[in-house]
Parts: sequence; C-alpha cells; structure tokens
Amino acid sequence: MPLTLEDIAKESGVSRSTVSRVINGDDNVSQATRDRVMEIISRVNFQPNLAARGLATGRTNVLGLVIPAGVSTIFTDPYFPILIQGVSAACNALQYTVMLWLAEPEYERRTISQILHNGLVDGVIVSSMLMDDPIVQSLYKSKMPFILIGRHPTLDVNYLDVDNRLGGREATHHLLRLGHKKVATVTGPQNMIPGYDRYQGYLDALRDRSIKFQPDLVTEGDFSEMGGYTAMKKLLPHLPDAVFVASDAMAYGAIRAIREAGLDIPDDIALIGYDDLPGSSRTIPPLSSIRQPVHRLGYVATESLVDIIRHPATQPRHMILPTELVIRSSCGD
Amino acid sequence: MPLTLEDIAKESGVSRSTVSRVINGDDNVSQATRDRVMEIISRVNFQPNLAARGLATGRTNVLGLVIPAGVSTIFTDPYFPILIQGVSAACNALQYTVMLWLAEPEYERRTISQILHNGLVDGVIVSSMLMDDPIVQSLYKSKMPFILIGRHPTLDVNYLDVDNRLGGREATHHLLRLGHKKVATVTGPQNMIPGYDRYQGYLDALRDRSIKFQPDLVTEGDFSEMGGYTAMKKLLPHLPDAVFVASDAMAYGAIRAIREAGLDIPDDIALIGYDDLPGSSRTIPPLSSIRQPVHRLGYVATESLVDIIRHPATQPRHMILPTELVIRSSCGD
DNA sequence: TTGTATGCGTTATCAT
DNA sequence: ATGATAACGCATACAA
Repeated sequence: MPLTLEDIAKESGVSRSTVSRVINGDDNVSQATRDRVMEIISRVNFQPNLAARGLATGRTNVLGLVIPAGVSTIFTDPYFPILIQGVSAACNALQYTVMLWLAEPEYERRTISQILHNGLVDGVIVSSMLMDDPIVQSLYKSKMPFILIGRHPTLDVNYLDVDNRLGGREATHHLLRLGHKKVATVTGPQNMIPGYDRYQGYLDALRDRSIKFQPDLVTEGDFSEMGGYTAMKKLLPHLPDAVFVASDAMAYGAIRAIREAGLDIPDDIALIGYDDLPGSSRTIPPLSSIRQPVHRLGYVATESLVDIIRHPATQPRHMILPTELVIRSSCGD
Repeated sequence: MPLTLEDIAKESGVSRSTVSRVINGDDNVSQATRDRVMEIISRVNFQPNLAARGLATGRTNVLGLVIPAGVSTIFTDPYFPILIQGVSAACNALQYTVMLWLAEPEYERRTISQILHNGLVDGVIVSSMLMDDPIVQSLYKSKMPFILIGRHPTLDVNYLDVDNRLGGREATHHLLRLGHKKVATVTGPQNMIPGYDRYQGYLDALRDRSIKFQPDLVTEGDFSEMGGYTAMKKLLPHLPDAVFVASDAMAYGAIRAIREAGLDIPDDIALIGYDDLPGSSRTIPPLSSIRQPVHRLGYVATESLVDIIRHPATQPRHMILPTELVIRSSCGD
C-alpha cells in the first residue's frame, strides 16, 4: 500500500533509477528533472522503504542501544533515561534511528546473536558496567562496529567514559582539604567498573597525601539506598568524620543511618556523594556530589559510533569526559 | 559475510526453501531433514536477515515506541523508564524488537512519516498525554496498527490507561473521610489528559458528597516540583486543611512551601500525591500517594498491540488499569 | 516431502 | 543524463 520508487517514477515520467538518484543526491541528474521529482516526492510525502534499502546497501541507518538489564533494574535512577535521551538526540540530528535492547539475563544470548546477525543495525552502543560482560565479548569477536559507554578493563575497544577515578579522587581530596582526619568510603560493587574506579580514586587521594589506608573505613555497598544505609551502619562504630559515598542513592541511605544515630551532618560527619541526582538538593542537608555529564555521554558516544561506521578506524578510540564537584552543605561549605 | 539461507541449504544438502520451512516451523518437512537442518542452524548460530524477511513478508517483528519529547523532558521521573522496561520485557517475551523514538518537537514531523512509511515497524505504541497530539492524528489517518498509552479524549482508538479519574476521586475521598473540610487541589496542566482526569476525579469526589466547589481551592501546576511549590503558595492564603496534589513531584514542592510557611503536615495540612515515586517514602513526612502500575501498562500495551497486529480487530479496544492508594503519614494515618 | 521460480523495494552496474 | 537489469536474503505459490 505504501508508495514505492516505481510509483514516483511513473508519476514524474522517469525511471525508478533516476528517482533513486534524486533521493540519494547523485550528481548525475539534470536540475529540471531533479526539481520535478523532488516536488512530487515532497507532495506525496514519499519515504523510501528502509528494509529494502538495507538489503540493497548493507546499511540501515539504525543503531542498536544495548542496556544489560541486571543494571537496568536501577532504572529508578535517571542515569539510563538521560543516557537514552542523549543517544536519541544525536540519532535525530544524524538521521539515525535507535533500536533499544534492555537485555534481560534470560534472553541475553538470544539478544546478542539477534543484534549481531539480523542485519538490522549498522552499529551498537553498549552501556555495560560489568567487569566481564559476555555481550562485550561477543561484540568484540564479531565484525559489528560498536562503542562502549564505560571503559573496558581488559579489551582494547572503542569506549567513552566519565572520569570516575578522578571524580572519586577529587571528592576525597575535598574532604581531606576540609581538615577531616578519618575519611571513610562506601564503595560500589567491585565487580562493576564505576564501583571499582571510584574506589581507586579514593585510594589515589589517600596516597597523594601519604595517608595510611585503614580497611575499617571501607565498606562495600550495592549502589542502592538500602545498601548505603547498611554500609554506613557498619562504618559508624569506627567513628569516621567524613565519608565519600560512591553514589547518591547510597548517600541517601547513609544520611538516614547517620541521622538515626543522632549525629549531625556535616558537623559530626561530612558527606559527599556521586551522580548528583535531582533529589540531592532536597536531602537534609543538601548533598554534595560529583556530577557527570550523562546526556553528553550518550550524545558523544553516538556521534563517535556513527563516525566509526563511516570511517572504519584501525585504532580503537578512548574518550574520557570530565566530572564536576557540586558543593552543597552536606560537606560543610 | 553473514550466513544466508543458501549457505545453510548447501551445508545440509537441501534447497533454501526447505531451510526456510524449517525455520518458520512449516509442517511439510520430514523429521529427518528437519533435524539435520536444525542441527546445522544451531551449530553455526544462523539468524535470518530480518530486513530481507521484512521485505518478503511485510512484517518485521519490530514495534515502534514513541514518546513525545515535550513530555520526555520529565525524564527525571521514572515513569517513562519503567514504561520502557515494561514494553521491552513484553517484546523480549513475544520475540519482538523495539524501536525507540523520543520525538523532539523539531523533528516531530519527520519522525512521524519515518515511522509510518519506512516499513520498519509492524505497529506503534504511543505514550502521549497531550489532549491534541499531532502524532496521534497522523497515526489515526494511517493504516499502521497502534495503541495509545493514555486514553484519547476524542478519537476512538485503541488505548490503555490507568484510571486517573478514579485515582483522583479516591485520594480526595480519603481526605474528606478523614474529616477535612477545605480540601484543595493542585492540578496538572489541563491540556494534558492525566492533569485533566485527576482534576475531574477531585470534582467527582466533591459532587459525591455534595460539597460546594470553591475555585479558590484549585490551582494549576505543571507537574514539576517548582510548579507544585508555586501553586501551593497561592493556595496557602485560602487556608486549606488538606490538599490533593496531582503528582508526587509537585507534592514535593508543595511540602516545601507548607513547611516554609511554618505549618505542620499532616496536622495543619494533610497531603496526598499521585505517582508514588521512589522518593515519596523519604519525604518528611512520608508522602501518601496514588500508585499506578506503570510497568504493567507497558507490558499489557505491548501484548495488546501484538494481538492487534496478528488479528486486526474491527473494534478499537479500551482498557483501564486500576490504581491503588498508598497511605503514609502525610495524610494523617 | 521437496525443489523451482518469482517478487518484496532498493541500490548499483552497465548500457545507451 | 537516463534507463534497463541484476543483486540483496527471504518467503511463498506452484510444480514435481
């Protein structure tokens, strides 16, 4: 029922090859026919069938966006939504379309081979935070162009990341600079890259100032509010006077634990989080935090991928976006 | 480079038609050849090219999910993320793939005709809340199967919605039942369907109890925290003793305004919100709210759409999912 | 039960 | 500058 090249061709009295040329901006068309064909195309609002074009050219102008669902359950946090927005915005601007896969574990294998072999996408953006993600492995072994959002610990692949490590380092430095002696940390899971990197940043800061590392001042959380609460409870007996919490969600839990213990923030314990969630200006007291440019992450990754598709590079590219410390009253000034 | 039917055919010594039959579960294949072909298919992990299949059959097993971006800026609220998860989960289960369009206004027209004519999707799920959305109009005029998430005020189309009106009614009733005399409301924008419906629910409740409507007790917000704050400020001079706020985000703002005025919640003013955001159990005091089954909304809409695609119905179907009042201390008990 | 032939809507190659 | 024609990978009507 939809129109085809042939219809346009008949309507404008040329062959379908010519119409195709007009659509694809081929030079070998006289201005006169070009105008005539264009007029008809826009009048009837003709859109070439992308499946057919994909078959013929091997390119579809569709990008895959893969978000492993083990992570995506953390969907109450606006990280992924904003990331998706960034990707989508770039796709709109670049005339691409985005195919979304929230890869639930039980479908993961099917998902991967679908993506790789169904010929529907020109390239894939993967937001994986796991140290060892099978999806990344499969992609790596395939010929499919792809880019990771979040660095990869071992494989030399295209990626784009925020500087989690430096962020953790700066947060910790800021607490130390304020004069705190016992700066603790609630880390994220150490099998997740941001969890690991932010913790390394904490260690970097200690090393920078030759401060002795105290295992008692480190507890691992799971990036959730409840995890932060539990972790902070474990930390309290060791009397930290400041704590770098590796995510705002966990920081909310930590704040709850500290207040339940009857302690004051920031007078008894100063606090810095990570992510700068919208709610962080509404906690009591407002939470200082490391802000990451999430929308930009998605946008730039998309631009990058498109560039990779168009000019297959031999050298994998690595990009790191900077973070920013947002100071609110939870850390004292 | 990827494998084709022909490759599998050669490998297993049959024609490509037979391979195709095996893949599509056609009965007319001997068990012997079926087994042999199957074995090879799974051994080399063959996946049929979906673009080609789409060309041949006219169906792609791809669904479009369209979220107008005027709305999607409200992406800090987990409504859309969870909705997307629901859609995605259903797609995984039903062997469909989801194509995502965050329709930014500047690309909206292009978006629509892309979706309608590029032959890449079998049907479309639209989450529109605007009273008069051009996307819906275009879809309505086309032959593309689609379903709305959120009812449509005038067009008789397939839709799935939560009972916003009943939700507003129940929230208001609850406040009245507690003995409050001056129950105010902060509404959403009246050109958005949920804004309108929840307000109608408020009016229903007043009518149910033959309570005189007082225009002073109604202020319109924009579903944002700031909007709720502003609206509540306007309401305070009229001394309400309870208020139904049409979204939790606005309720956060309202709480801020009430506390700034030195009033107590719920003793001076009782409060019920709508949406039951994750943060609502952490406001002070914890916010009572109407909970809607958002994930389910996405899941059921997808199932429905697939059913519509497979069995084109003559009668548009309308489904309404129930909401649930979650009582916390902000309304007194 | 299986194979052959045709068409889906494009692009690309080759003539003209 | 333009038109005919052959792929692209699959499903399917028809033959065998």
